This record gives sequence, C-alpha cells and structure tokens, in this order.
Amino acid sequence: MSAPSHPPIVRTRFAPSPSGHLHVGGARTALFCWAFAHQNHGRFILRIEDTDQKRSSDAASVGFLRDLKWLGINWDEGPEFEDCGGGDYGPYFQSQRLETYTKYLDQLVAEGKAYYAFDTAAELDAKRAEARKENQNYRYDRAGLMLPPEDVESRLKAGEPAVIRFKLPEQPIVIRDEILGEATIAPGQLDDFVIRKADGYPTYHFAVVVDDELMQVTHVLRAQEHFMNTARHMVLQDALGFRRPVYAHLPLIFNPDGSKMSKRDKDKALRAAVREKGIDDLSAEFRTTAGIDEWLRDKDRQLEFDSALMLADDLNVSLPEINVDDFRRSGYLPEVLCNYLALLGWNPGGDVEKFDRDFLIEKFSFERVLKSPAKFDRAKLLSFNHDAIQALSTEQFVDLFRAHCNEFHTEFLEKLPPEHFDLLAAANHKRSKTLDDQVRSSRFFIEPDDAIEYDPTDKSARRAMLGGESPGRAHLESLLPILEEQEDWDVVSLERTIGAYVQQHAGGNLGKVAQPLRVAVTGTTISPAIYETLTILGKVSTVNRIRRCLDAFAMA
RNA sequence: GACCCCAUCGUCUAGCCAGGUCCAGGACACCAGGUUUUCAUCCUGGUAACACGGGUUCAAAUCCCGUUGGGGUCGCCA
Repeated sequence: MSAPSHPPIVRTRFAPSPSGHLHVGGARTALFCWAFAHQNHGRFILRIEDTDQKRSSDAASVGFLRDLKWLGINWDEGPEFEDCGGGDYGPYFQSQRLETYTKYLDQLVAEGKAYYAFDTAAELDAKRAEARKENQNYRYDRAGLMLPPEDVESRLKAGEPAVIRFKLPEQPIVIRDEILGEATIAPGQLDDFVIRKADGYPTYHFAVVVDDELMQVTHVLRAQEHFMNTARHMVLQDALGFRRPVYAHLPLIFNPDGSKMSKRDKDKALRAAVREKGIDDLSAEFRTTAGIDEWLRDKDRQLEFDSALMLADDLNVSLPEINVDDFRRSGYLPEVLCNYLALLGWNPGGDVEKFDRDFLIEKFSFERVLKSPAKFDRAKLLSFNHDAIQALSTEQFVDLFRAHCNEFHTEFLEKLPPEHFDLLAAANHKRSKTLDDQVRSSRFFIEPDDAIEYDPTDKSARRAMLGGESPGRAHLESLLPILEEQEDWDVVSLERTIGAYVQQHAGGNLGKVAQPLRVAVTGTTISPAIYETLTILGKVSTVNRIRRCLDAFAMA
C-alpha cells in the first residue's frame, strides 16, 4: 500500500520566515521555484513561516512581498498583495494554521510516535555542554519517553511547560535529491527532535511537512543548509502517511571573502569607515546619538536601517547591498538582478550569460545546478547592470530615473523644473551604471550657489584653472561677460556661443574652456556634458558660480 | 568533534556523466596600449586555473582510491 500520489500538476513553494527583508539568497531560491513551476505550467506558492513569535512581524512580510513583486516573481497562491496571492489551500501564514498542526500533533502522540518532554532549556544546555566537553556527540536522552504516562498526564494538567518530541525510528534514512544525489543517514545520527515548542507552536520541521502535504507541494527547492533537515522531514512524512515531494537543494551564496552575507556587513562597513575618517567628522546629530559608542565597540550591534543610511550618507560611503531592497535603492534593474542571481549556482551551458526570465523558465533544469557554493561578485553584477542601462533608450532611462528619484531622491523632482530634470537624466544616461550612481555627483545642480566649495589646492581643479599657457581662469574672465549677454539659455545656443569662443580663443580645444567651467559650477572637474550642465543649472547660477570661482582662484 | 556534501583562472563558470577534438573556452575583475571636452565609457592586446598523491588506460580536467582544503548540519531559529 503506497501513499496517495501527487496531482499531475507541479506545485512549488517559497517559504521564508518574515524576519527582515528579502535576502538575495532567498530571492534566488524564489526565482528558481518560480521558474520551475512556470516551466511545467504549474503553480508557485508563497507561504510565510512565522512560527517564531519572537521574530515575526507583519511589516517584514509586506517588505518581502514588495521585493518579490519588484523582481517580477509573482506568486499564484499565498498572501494577497496587489494582483498576487489567494488560493484554496490557505491560510498561507503558518501562525494562522495552529489548529491544523495540533490535529496532526495529537495524532502522532496518540499513535505513540511522539511524546511529551519536560526538560528545561537550561537542563538541555547543560547536557549539550557536557557532551561537548567529552568530545561526544550530543543526542537527546529520551528522558521524556521514560516517564510513566500518569506522570506525564499530571504534569501536563498542572500546567508544566512541555514540548512534544518525535520518536525517531531506528532505521537508516536515504535522502534523494535532484541536485545532490543520494545520501544515507545512519540510524542514531539524528535524535528525537522537538516538533512542538512549549508555546504551543509547531517547530519549523513539523509545520513544513504538514503544509507541504496539505498545500500539495510536489517539488521543494530550498537552500542547501536544509539538506540534513530533509531526513527529519522524511521520517515525519512517513509517520504521518504523507506523500514525498521531490527535493532539490540549491548551493549557498557567500560574500567574496567566503563569509556569510548578512545584514551585519553593513555595520561592518560603517564601522570601518568611521574608524578611518575619525569619529569627529560625524555630524553632531550622530555623535550625540545614544549608543553610538557601544555600537562602535560591539560587533554584534546593528544600527536601525534609517540610521545606517544617514550615517553612510554622512561618511560618503555606500553600504554593501545584502537585501533585494538594497539593490533596488542602489539603482539596479530587477531583470538584471534576476539574471545575475540565476547565474549563481546555475547556468544554461556554453557561453550564454545574459538572458531574461522567459529564457530561465525555458532552460532551467536541476541537472545544471551546481553543488558547490558561489561567491557574490558585485563587480560583475554592476557590469551586467551597466550593459542593461546602456541598452535602454534614453527615453526609457529618463522614465526609470524619474521613478527612482520619485522613490528615493524626491529633492531632484522638487527643485528642478520637469524639462531640466529630464535633461539631467538624459545627460547622465551614458555615464550611468545604475539608476543611482550619478545622484551623488549631481547634487551640485540643486544646491544653492554659495554651497559650492572651491579648493584651490585641489590638483585637477588647480590645473584646469591655472595650468598651462592659457589658464582656464583667463577664459572664465573673458567668457563671463559673454554669458551675461547670452539671451537664449539652452544646449544649442550655448554650444553656438561657447563653441565660437573656443574656436577663436582656445584653438578649438573645448577642454580648455569646459574644464574651468566645470570647476566653476561644480567645484570639481566632473560633470555631465558641459552644455547640458550649464543649461540645467540656468543662467543666474552659472554666472554667480563663475564669479565666486574667479574670486576663489584669484587669491590662490 | 560526529555526520553529510563539494573541489577548473582572483571571482562566476564551460568542458566531466557517455576518457582523445583542451599545452583547457567565456564573462567579470586586473594589467598594457589606443579613442574621448571631465567623469564614465568604448576599442585592441595581455596575465591567469584542472588542489595534491596514487591508481585504471595506448590516452585522464574527465573514471577509481586516498590526502588536503572548503561548505553545511548537529536549537523549544527557520
């Protein structure tokens, strides 16, 4: 007598715990689940594993949903969000499925396949420590199983905290995995693990097994860290008479240095920056923030997201991106992130590297998933993003940049008239690798004229202004009255006027004039194309800044 | 420590399962030269790997064994 078989339709699920944002590793798992389901005309299910009361929060799961949607990974069943979610196998939050778990839990206890245990956390810790000291493997000693039934009943009645443990059968367990192949776990390798916590919630292992069965999940794609857990899930399935889904464990994703990618990396980067630049450089606001000293000293402390963002801005460093949301903020395109993520641990074979989601759906196969972990290379991602940005039409880029600013840099939309905003976006298109990387260097467009700082000791500024036989400063002086007379202030007119000046007085060498102009309007030698830059800035500011610049370099 | 998994350029990887076409191909990064009004690009060229040791075979990156190295798991986290 074999267990009932699965329906002929493929059903995959992504089952994150809603702590924090969607990690890139999780995003890749979701992407593969989604792609595999689509390849087989099946369904992709999203389930929120919020059985840890200490960690779960509703806001976090909403962040997840938005990140997934942004990536273009739509779920057919699960929490309802925009046009996604719904389905007949809900609820899709585990915290709302307690009755279901309890039913199966009771069943196992009644059948003698699971039992109550009253060991306290402290007792267990002590036993583990002792085993460790003697270099022994710790395994639960089945203290709970030895208890007489009347004893158990009375202690339960008295309200003593208790967990339920699964009584592990004494047989080897063979894990079959589409990617890793077969592995045999000898009996005695596992112990009687907890399936219901003292707070009444099921543990992950139990909830997963019950939900995957009830939600008719046919294929489980998850990270390799779950490989050994599979043995636990299998014995539970057998005890409950459940069907066995197909398993496929995906290789892990690490930092370039081999460490685990974690939110802590942001704090790490910030601490390093603070140490390098000195704490005195921090804005007063930050220095007085309570706890900043402790944060600097304590590696395990993490800053609130907004604080970290502010500090990064203050220090002029960019935070390492860890979560999908970080990459969105940094101006990566969702299809590029998907492409890059798909390439971590999988590839279509041959030399093909750039592809879209449809291609992934068509070509994805377990056979081509690698077994060894991969390191996340931001430089390569950036290069992919650069290529994708350059492949965009300027109109498309302008639209995307506007949407990006609308979300993360509204000040540009507020301070620039629409036509100038669009011109700025268009002028930045060719020099952009992300939607965000020119934002910082474009600040001078929206800053007041007297906020521009001139540094006569800066090497390249100095060379542009004072170097050579016909110093830039002299050009600025002669150009100033010409620009003051200039009536039409647009790219074409400025090009005509300045171009003529360059022909007459700079031997046709535009750099001779463009560079000092850049210094004047930005304080640096870096800006978009010069005519666009002056046009966006406007006549008043341009003239003002040239005057201030002339003064600053006069004294040098 | 025990158990499980893995091993090609700095990184992601192709090639391996069906041994010869591989003194190992691509991409990113890096280096050199060139183009460019700045920055960013762009073009050309280059450096760079089969972890080690044994087998099997006419022939091994490809198959087998061992060593070393890496990763995962060993929670009332998921």
